[in-house]
Amino acid sequence: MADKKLLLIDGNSVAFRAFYALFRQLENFRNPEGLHTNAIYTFKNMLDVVLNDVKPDHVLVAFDAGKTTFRNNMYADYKGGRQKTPSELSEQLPYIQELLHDLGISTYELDNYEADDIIGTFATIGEKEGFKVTVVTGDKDLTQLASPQTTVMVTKSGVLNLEAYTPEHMKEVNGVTPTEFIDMKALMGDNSDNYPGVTKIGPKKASQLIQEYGSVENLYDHIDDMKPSKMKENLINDKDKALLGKKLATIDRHTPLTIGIDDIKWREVDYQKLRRFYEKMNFRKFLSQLDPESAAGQKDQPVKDNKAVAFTELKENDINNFAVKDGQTITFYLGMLGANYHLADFVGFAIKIDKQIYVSRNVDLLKEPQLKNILENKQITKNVFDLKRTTVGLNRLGIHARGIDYDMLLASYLINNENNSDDMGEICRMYGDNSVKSDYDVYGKGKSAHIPEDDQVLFNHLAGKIEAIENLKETLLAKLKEHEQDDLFANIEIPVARVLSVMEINGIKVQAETLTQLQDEFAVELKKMEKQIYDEAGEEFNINSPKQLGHILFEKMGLKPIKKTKTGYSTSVDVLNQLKDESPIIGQILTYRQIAKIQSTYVNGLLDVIQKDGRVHTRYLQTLTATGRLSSVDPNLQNIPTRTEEGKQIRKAFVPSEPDGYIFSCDYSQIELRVLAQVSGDEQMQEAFRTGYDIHAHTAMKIFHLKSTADVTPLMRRRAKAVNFGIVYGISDYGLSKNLNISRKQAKQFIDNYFEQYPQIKDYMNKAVQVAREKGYAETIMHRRRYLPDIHAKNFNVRSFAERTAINSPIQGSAADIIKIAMINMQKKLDDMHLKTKMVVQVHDELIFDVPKDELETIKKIVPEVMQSAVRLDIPLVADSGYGHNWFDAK
DNA sequence: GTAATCACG
DNA sequence: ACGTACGTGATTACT
Repeated sequence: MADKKLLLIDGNSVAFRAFYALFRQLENFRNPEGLHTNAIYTFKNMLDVVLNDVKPDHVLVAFDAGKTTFRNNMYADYKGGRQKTPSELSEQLPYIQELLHDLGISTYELDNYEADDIIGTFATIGEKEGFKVTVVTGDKDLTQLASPQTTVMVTKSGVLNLEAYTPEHMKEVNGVTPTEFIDMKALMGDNSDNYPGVTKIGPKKASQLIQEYGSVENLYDHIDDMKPSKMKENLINDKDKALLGKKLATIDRHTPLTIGIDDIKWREVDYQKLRRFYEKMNFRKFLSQLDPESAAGQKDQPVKDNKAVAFTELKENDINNFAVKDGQTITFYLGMLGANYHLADFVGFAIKIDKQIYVSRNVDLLKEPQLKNILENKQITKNVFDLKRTTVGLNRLGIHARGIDYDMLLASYLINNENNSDDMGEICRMYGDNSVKSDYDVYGKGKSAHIPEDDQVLFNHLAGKIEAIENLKETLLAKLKEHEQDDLFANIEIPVARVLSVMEINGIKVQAETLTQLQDEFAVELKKMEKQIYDEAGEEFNINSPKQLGHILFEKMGLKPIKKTKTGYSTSVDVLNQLKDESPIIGQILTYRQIAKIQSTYVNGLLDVIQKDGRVHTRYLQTLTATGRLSSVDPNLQNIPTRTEEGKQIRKAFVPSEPDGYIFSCDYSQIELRVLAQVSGDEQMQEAFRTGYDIHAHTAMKIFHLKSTADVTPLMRRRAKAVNFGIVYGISDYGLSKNLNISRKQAKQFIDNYFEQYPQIKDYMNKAVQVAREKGYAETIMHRRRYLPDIHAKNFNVRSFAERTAINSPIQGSAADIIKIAMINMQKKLDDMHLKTKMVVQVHDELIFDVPKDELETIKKIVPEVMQSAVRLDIPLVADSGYGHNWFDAK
């Protein structure tokens, strides 16, 4: 017979995790009385996962009783300095208990003890009585309970992702056994519980020492044998702290409980009460799981999905019956197999007119005048999922889509871009709608992807998408409104999607002959370098393999490995540059690498993607980045080389449509620093931009305390430039020192000077972090959001990263907002003036145009104007331009 | 499929 | 004291 199973949950820590897992949804999760419910909801979700996984016979959720426990008697500051539990969470705790009781689950708390101790004690009892014990917690402290009979599940990211600590896993992670973990903690202390441990001892050292000595006590018994060192001194000086730490870290496994194991059996679920509870909390998802069958005893009922949708297969004759009037709204979906919609096979389409959904595999039906007119009529508004994809796809059928004013994909991206999926099924599930399958479930993925033969399967999928677009529209629009993003949606993202469709359809002409010529030149150069490298190494090997290269350099030739990667020696540019003087092979490798990169990625890569029309048609991904920038794929036109002479040659292949035409390029000057000057309101920096100074020279003058920019040396300017960039990224002295190859101390001095000279920038940075902490997200000037759940992370690195992101995102994101506005205005201007000039490429702060000869003068005038006037700031926006008969010469 | 490297803003 | 710049995509090697 299988063992009886006991499940023990640390109520407070799991509730805490649950609260922060959905922190960004805090204000969306409220019941009609205004009670926050995010933690209750997530707690229940977590519970379902664990109950289903463990299927326990006995369950207990333990809570902390009050503020002080026996540990405070040993150490008054225990858990001191901890932030108070936010009221939005504490108000939910009683309801979590109520929910648990309705589910037939016991809860328990005991004065003077923590939930940990209750769990430790029950685990001890459970093990004695032959239970298989599972502990669930958000706190690693409890891993000391792991044993052959007890597994400790610790929440990893979010709450649904749990890491199972067995004694073996414990050993892998910490290098010690669960009981030794107590001693390890005694030495290293615990920041969150506010006790110190031994000075200068962190997890690494603590683990080593305990592995060597087995326990704190044994370590001190043998301390005299230890070699003299700073660490030994610290250990001796902080002996009291270590011994105290051990007491504090040890979970009391013999708490004087007032209940026994028989009191915590998992009882019957009280469905009546549970239903009332869900109604009170407005938990529709859980309510829908409570239909009569589930009341019959099934504890876990998966959410229903894939209801059949009513649809009609469209036949040619039906099309004549369509009568859609101006002002009406329809919903349309065009299915394609594969990501690249410039080339992908059509799967079919679905269209909803007057409450009737029509589907067909035959996209040629769309070309029939009746349907074509509907799709091209601007007065008939359309809901779609992915405007750009739909528009480009229809264009391949000779249909010029107009009137699309709602895009579910764009809406969901603006509302929350953490999960930047472009799969409709996944997006629906984020909003609790399980009715749409993922495309990869219907079509398969990779090579085996195909269109289902079964009409029912395909049509149901297509029609289901139509329903979902309509069903979620109201919800998504309401959220956009709530976020003050209706303007961003309707007046920036939707119009920019239309502009991008035009750009992608146009493409840019790439001359294959120019590339093949470069290919030959680079091939000769590569052969030459290859030979030199083999001679120097004394053998032939694959230079492109970091593993083989590392072997040659650091083992065979005995060079000093400066940096390591997870898998071996690092051979990155950084490292090689530092070794440059050691051997001529280093320079040869650097040259080889550089050319090889250009050859494979750009020469060969571009040749592969030139279409029959002699042009490349990139796809701009509009719903991918966390900051609101675009990205570009197939090919990526946003990273065409510019920094090296060889690389730059690639740009010669990018040419205008007409032989005597021009490539015209216009880029914003220092847009991110200008945005920084704007959002920080810093007087000094704003003044510099208003005066039209060279901003890096100005910064150099400021931080080096010079009287005039005339006194700035090139070195000073270079350093000031790096500081300016660093500021935008959320600077650290370490990062700057590495970038400039200067001491950390010197870097710190630069930064201190900077903040002294531009005090409001420092204020901005502090405020950005503070606001992100309060709201859970960072925001651009156009209300684009980036959620930063990690801003509350316990882990210093994770949290610091979120803090830098809070500083950087509004800057990078606002710059992205600005150029998007410029693009919309620019396309409108080109259309209004009936110009033949095409906007062809966007590279974050620059726009590239394909200009007929006789329009050059006009373009020279209007492009900078439009870009500079995209938004009105307290400081001027400046755009510089250049042109030539190819992209190389357009500088 | 992931890691390392390097191309861009 | 912690260990570090912010966004991206493509290619290659190798599991």
